Amino acid sequence: MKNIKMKLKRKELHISQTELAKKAGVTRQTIGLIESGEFNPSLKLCVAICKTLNVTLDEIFWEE
Amino acid sequence: MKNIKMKLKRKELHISQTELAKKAGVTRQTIGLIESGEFNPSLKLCVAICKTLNVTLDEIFWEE
DNA sequence: ATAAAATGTAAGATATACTTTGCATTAAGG
DNA sequence: CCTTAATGCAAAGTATATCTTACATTTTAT
Repeated sequence: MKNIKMKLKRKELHISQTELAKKAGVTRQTIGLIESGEFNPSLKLCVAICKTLNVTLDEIFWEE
Repeated sequence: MKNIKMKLKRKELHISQTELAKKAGVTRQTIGLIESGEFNPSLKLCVAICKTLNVTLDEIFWEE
């Protein structure tokens, strides 16, 4: 399933996939594939993305 | 780094690594290696573990 | 003290996250 | 328009999460 919350949060901060990727230490493709739901990211990467977006895990990666 | 919070929560519920593993759909070894910090689990697995332990991601996988 | 359950650990195999490179398309700004 | 930035997509390679099997050690309960 697509990760809408992550994409929205990124847009909200006006940062590109490329920028987020660089700050999180991965490639642009990886970010794109996570947002489109084709990748099941590792915990470390989730945390790195959260810190870049100033949120916690629950805010963008948790679903009831 | 070891995942103390996850281990504590599991103990608190009195369930074994084997039990948690079965409910989360992985092997006992995988759970052991995550608790000992040798594995960087996938988001899906983190979520499965959380649901089994009745917590959310932030409660056992988030560090400031 | 003894049996059973729980956990640690390890080697080899498999699946898949992630990278690299590259090209095509779309959106945004001059 | 025209250029540039942003995104989508794909193939081949690398790294590593996870499995399987197996044995050793520790913990728990009788």
